[in-house]
Amino acid sequence: MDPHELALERCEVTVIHEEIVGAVRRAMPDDDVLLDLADTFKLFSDSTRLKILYALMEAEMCVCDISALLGMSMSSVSHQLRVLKQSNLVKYRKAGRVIYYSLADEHVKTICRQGMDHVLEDD
Amino acid sequence: MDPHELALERCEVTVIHEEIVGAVRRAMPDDDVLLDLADTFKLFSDSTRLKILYALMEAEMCVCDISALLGMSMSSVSHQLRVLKQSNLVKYRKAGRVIYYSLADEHVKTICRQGMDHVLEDD
DNA sequence: ACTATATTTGAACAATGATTCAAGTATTCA
DNA sequence: TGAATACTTGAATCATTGTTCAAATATAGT
Repeated sequence: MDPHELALERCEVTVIHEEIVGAVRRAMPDDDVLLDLADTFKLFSDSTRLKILYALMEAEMCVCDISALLGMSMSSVSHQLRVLKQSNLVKYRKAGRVIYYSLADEHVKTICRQGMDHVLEDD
Repeated sequence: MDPHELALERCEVTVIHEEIVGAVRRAMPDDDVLLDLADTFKLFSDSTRLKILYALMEAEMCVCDISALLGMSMSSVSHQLRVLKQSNLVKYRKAGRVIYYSLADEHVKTICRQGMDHVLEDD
């Protein structure tokens, strides 16, 4: 089997710079880490979730107030809060039938600020 | 028209804490800014794009080598490079028929590092 | 117990988006 | 000029995902 046929078996992918590809491959983070990282950024990639997070930076709020603030149904807000809750970005506290949500830690602010720096960049 | 009917017309949204909602609304960034921010995070929310960005942190690479590195078709890599190019996250340089891509600036690293901090957190 | 309110939940729906496939450029080399 | 290579592009496809709608919980007040 000649090298050309081997290349064909490899989905026709040809490598031009062997050494660079090898070096980069060794330096790359593991696949599962990058998948987790992608999932983390995915949490911040929806404007509804971002609005909720920015609101909670100001004060703890109940679902009712958040939905009034955003002009959205309580259902959709609740769905997104569930996502944020499952990812440990927000926490909650029950007071009677009202549930108050708040940011779980300072990490949210740090990540948002970093992205905001890029958005507000004038170039 | 009584207040209850008015509430119904407003999609049945009721506000529990008027003042808080008002204060938070005044502190919130504009909607279009948050939309831009969401779009920015969306760029980092796909593992293929993240892999490409992490690869380019190590070295400038051609499409061919990137697709070999990731084990993906050149077409899909090219599609994602177009997205990253349009968002000014990567730049390119032509050398004959080979096109070398590289990071546009340091911002990519900063944003990735911030997200990575959150992923690698042990809790 | 009954009603009203605050929130959650699951299924259905529509929109978005990543990958594939099959062309199409563009550039080099012979 | 013609063939080979590096890459791009557009349409089709399939999966993912945000919102809506209707119904279900849960708690409080009467």
